[in-house]
Amino acid sequence: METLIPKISTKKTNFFRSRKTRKFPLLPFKAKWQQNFDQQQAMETLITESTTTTQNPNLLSLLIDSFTKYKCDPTPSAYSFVIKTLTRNSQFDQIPLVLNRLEKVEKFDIPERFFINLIKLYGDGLNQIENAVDLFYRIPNFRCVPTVYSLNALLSVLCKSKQGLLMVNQVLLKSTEVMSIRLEESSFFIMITALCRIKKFGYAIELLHMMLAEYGYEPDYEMYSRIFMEVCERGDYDEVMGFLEEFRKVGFVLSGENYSDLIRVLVKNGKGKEGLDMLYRMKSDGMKPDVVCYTRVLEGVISSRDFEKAEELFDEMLVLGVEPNVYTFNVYINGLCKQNKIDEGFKMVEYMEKLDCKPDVVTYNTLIGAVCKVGEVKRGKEVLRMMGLKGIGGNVHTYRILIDGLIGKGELLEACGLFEEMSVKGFVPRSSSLDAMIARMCEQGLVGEALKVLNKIVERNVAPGEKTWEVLLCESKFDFNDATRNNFERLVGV
DNA sequence: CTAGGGTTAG
Repeated sequence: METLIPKISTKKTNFFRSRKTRKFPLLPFKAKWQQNFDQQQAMETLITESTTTTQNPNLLSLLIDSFTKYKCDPTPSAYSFVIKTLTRNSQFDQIPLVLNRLEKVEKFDIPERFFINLIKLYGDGLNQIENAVDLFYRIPNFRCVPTVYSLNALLSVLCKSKQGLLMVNQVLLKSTEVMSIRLEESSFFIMITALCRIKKFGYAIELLHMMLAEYGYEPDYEMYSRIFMEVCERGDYDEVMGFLEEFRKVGFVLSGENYSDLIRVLVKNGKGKEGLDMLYRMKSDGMKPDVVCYTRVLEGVISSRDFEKAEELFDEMLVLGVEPNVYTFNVYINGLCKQNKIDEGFKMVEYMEKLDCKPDVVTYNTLIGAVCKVGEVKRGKEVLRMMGLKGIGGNVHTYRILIDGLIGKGELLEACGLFEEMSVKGFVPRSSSLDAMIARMCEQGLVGEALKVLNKIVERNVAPGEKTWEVLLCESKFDFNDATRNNFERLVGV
């Protein structure tokens, strides 16, 4: 019975027995084990020493000391620990010493990952681009074969600054010619993306060409789309159209997002007609433009004053089941107002409410602007009151539009009242808007009122405009009180 | 994974 029980009695007896009855010497095995054990001890010593000794210890010495103490060789992980700790403690000046020892003294291979992290540290963290490049070139000295991964890491560092960009060429050359690293699509993607980010589209496009011509890599849609989006983001019409041509020449079809970006650029550059054409083209490419596309194009045709097309587009949306939203309605109402179809505009508001598409400040500002333009400021004020009832407050623009309308009609006291109201709400008008008001008030002898307004804007650190200064200088009637004078002096910086 | 974008204004 007892003999069947596995020999797991006590460790001590087992240990001694196995020692005595062992047939083959286990020395090499044991040595390895012992070495691991020593290294572990050394590592522990290093870790405790590094945390207990004074600030900014010399970690390399600690490493060397710990491992000599246990008579074993330092391990790669010990070096990793040292680098990590140095980084965390910002003791960057010690890193080169560690590298030198790794290069000249140690014999073990170093994984590429180690260099990739350091390249990123040098480039992105410390902004020491030359060091990043030098380290990259030095990788083979560390018994490590650099691959495209470290090259990619270096490239993304270099592409982030002008100084780095200047070195890209040299790095590419050396890594291909001397280090025999072959660029991959990923390398191009990194460079192209980085270049787009810093708006160097010319270089990005050049790389796109180089990829195909010199490396035989077909740039994929992703690359083109990336550049296209960025080019659109900048919004330069010629640049966008130039790249669009290329985009299409290679045979790629624009995505819905590409079209949307493109249309935005066209509309912003006053090309309403082209925007509309793009919408057609989008549809013929089998895509259904969404509300945003329609709204953008609608804006485009309206600013080109093609109101017929605007009507058509709006109808088309409804027919195709693209539900207009506040933005769409606002643009559309703006179009109606441009045609002086103000009442139709107001009818649209009712229609919106029926569709449960709540009009917003923009909707009302558009209409208020329209009625003020035809001199019906009272109606505008009425709209403002209505807005309030519906829970939509006016904003700076609302008040400015109304005040300008009132000034235009010479109703200065009323303008003053509105100014008061907007001030209470915390809206600070721009000085140019008030300039006219103050000047006109002085003209009409409302000097006291003008002064009140003036004082209020100066209180809010808005410097009076040119006209106001002019009036101030001419008007000897002005009787400043102390508060006003103080505020003025503060503003003018006396 | 479906988010957000897009609107008025001298």
